[in-house]
Amino acid sequence: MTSSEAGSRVLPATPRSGAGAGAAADKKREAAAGAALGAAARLRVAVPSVADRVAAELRLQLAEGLLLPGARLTESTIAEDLGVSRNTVREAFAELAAERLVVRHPNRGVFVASLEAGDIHDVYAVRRAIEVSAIRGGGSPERVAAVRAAVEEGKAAAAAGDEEALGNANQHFHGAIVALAGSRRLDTIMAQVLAEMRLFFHKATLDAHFYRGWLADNEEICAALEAGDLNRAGDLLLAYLDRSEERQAAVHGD
Amino acid sequence: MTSSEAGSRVLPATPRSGAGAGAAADKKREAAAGAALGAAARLRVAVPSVADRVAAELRLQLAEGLLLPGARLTESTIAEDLGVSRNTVREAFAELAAERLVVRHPNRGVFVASLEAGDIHDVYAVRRAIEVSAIRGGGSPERVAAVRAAVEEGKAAAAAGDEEALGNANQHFHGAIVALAGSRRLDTIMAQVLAEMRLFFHKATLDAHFYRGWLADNEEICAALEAGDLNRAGDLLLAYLDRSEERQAAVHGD
DNA sequence: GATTGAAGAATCGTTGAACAATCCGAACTT
DNA sequence: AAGTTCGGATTGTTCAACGATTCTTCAATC
Repeated sequence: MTSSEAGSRVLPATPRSGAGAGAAADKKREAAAGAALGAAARLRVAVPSVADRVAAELRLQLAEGLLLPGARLTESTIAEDLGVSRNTVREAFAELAAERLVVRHPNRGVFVASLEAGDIHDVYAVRRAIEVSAIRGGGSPERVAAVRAAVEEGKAAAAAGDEEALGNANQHFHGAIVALAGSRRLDTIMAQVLAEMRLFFHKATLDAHFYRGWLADNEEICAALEAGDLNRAGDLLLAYLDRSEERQAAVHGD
Repeated sequence: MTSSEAGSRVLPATPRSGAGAGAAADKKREAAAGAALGAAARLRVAVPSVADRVAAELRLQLAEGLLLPGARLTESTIAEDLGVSRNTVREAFAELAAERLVVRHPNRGVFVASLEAGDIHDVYAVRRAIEVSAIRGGGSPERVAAVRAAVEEGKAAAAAGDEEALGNANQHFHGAIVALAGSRRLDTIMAQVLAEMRLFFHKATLDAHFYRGWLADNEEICAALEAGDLNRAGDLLLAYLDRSEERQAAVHGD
């Protein structure tokens, strides 16, 4: 289950000089750089470092479920697969470890993080704090509109029966709620938490009913928000998060 | 202003084998490992890696104000000063960058982070979200007692006229409030935010009046918490944070 | 005099190789 | 079957090297 089976891709972006540089196929998909929400928010059009690109690649594989929780990531294997040096991979690991996507076991290696029963409550504690606070603070019309857009995105996905799009829409919804606060730090914290949960969800694959519930909740919450009834919106969101946590705990928990 | 002037110390903990290993004075102060709140929370008595120790050392110098915001941290200099390799320093930087204590400017180096006007609001947004949520959720008697302890610690420090202790007490107070929620993640987020603010406060050095206000607020908040009036405690805390932010914004100006 | 441009120095980014420390599993003993 | 020893695999850390960038300096040009 190491990454050698799943990922034999090559890194995007321009190669520098590199000596042997194993695989040389450099497909240009630099455009993906725009989606960097959790990235280091670098000024201008700075080229992301190789380490950053490695981290991004791994993050992607993590999100896609190619790397399952508990899987081991061997430095040398990944270094070879991606055509970079071990040191660089190591730096990428540091980045991912800071985001809690992987855990380092000293002298044993890094493993894809896996949420324990206790972590569920923990993650939801963060979400409750951040999301409820954000929605209670309200936000500019544009930001509220972004929340609405996410709700509609979810409905459309549901109508189309696209499960993956539905999941994404839900994440957009909650991300948009946090964005109401207009805080870079809250945004990145939320992005990290969502990334953690995404990792987690791959196991307890989600059924259709799951989503139906979300949709109704999201609609109701969004409506309250639009109506300016922030307290009600906050209460609804809080209730939703409690229920969601409960369900997660039931599916996974002890 | 580089670190070479201020920090010519040596790293704590046991040396391994290291070839040339410049300075060989290995003072044993391993006991300091217990204070690692923001650390990676490693199981058992695992020896922190060298990179971790470098990061800890830098974190310390940052907290002590030896490294002022905007100061440049040169890899090779620090590597020499601390008697470790450049690569290791680099890994430590990654850790600190993830905590926002330093910023990386590609191809230019890493610099001690400095909060801009916008960051003030940002940081307080995080604090509002986390602290208020935590206090509204209440906590076990032991945790409430911890909050009380922090309040008393502050009073004692004030009586003794120890400014530094006063500042620490205040941080303990707010840390204890977050700890009410019993969430590892919230604790580390809070620890990071406080570390960021500590960095910042070194500039706008704090006068006595500053603290007096805190003390009264803390007492009142704690009292409400102990009385079980969580809503009131939350409101008070929120008001305090708003005032605090305002003051900070004024001192530091936009 | 101010702008432009071309060396030059200082660092960073990344690599490759090396070796001790550590962990894991398997063969081997008792 | 339980305990011990041994070897292999991988991590932790260091060192040395080199291209790539950025900053600085300084001279040449308009």
